[in-house]
Amino acid sequence: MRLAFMGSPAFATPTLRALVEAGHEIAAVYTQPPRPAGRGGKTRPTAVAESAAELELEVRSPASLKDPAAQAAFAALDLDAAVVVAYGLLLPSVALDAPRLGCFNLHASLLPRWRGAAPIQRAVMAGDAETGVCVMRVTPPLDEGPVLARAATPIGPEEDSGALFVRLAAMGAPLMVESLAALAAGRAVETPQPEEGVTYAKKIDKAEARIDWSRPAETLDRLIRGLSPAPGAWCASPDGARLKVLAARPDRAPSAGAVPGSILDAGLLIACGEGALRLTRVQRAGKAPMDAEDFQRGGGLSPGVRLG
RNA sequence: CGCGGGGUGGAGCAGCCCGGUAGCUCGUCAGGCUCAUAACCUGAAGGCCGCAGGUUCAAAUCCUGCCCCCGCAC
Repeated sequence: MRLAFMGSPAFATPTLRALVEAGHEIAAVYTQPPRPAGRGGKTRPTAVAESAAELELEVRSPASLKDPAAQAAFAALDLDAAVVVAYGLLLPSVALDAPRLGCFNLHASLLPRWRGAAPIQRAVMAGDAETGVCVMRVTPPLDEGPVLARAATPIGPEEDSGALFVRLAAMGAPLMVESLAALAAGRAVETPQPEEGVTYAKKIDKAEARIDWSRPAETLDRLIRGLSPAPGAWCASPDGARLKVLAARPDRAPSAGAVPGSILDAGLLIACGEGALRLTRVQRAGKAPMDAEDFQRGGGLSPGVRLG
């Protein structure tokens, strides 16, 4: 098929590559324009832009598809379909109608659960037992289109969002390829999403990433795994510096009477509102992430002091 | 030119302000001790102190430029 691929972050690149390998013609790759962002105000191409360059595909980075000129250019591609994976820009209905078969999105959740921006993190933070990916037709209301294919996977008890990202991206790529094959053959089945079980995966708010030690260890464990490796849950070290917690393990150690946030032993066992949490991987401001043992060897924190 | 931290044997750090012997906690290797051990004891290997210049009798340390990593903000 003659396709356009629209995506931005690393989650989208396996699908782009799979489409190329499957022999589809990629007429153009749409990705978010590099904006002055990050340290020093430098700009950086998106992961999709880099992959597209390697694959020698044409890259387009319109600031918006609401622009008539951009819409005309999109329509002029004369596409069979467009594949959208974490593009980050809204597609107006004019654009949705341009490709012959329509536009299809890979979404990282078991719809209708976790429609929206941060489905993977939300699933982990909520303690879901499983999650997955869906291929759906893109419709004007966000993430509400009928589903063509889905695949589920359990969320491991110690799994973080980073690991899930990789697995779901890998699961999604072949699912999209199969869905396109079904569409081409006219045997695709589009199942409307059920009205029940709808939840929304709101963007991660900065304030959410701060660890409140008065909450239960189990809750904090999910928070930490959901936000790892990025943006990372964090707390304040006694000297005021920010300390990110990238991995931790709930511990049965009794922390009754201990002030939440106080350090219970030399192995970074932290008292929580309920139970305790053993930090296993941390990162302090300005330093690289490291295992708790290394952190402790280089100074670290002593039992008795308290995290904020 | 957004703000800031950092680059020192394999890991994590100290030393830098106030130039003068390469330090600490581990790891690795060898030997010892032990019924036994991620235990303990003894010993050893392993560094051009990010790169390039400069100042100096002497630079990890002071000065200049560059490279790389990271936190915040965006």
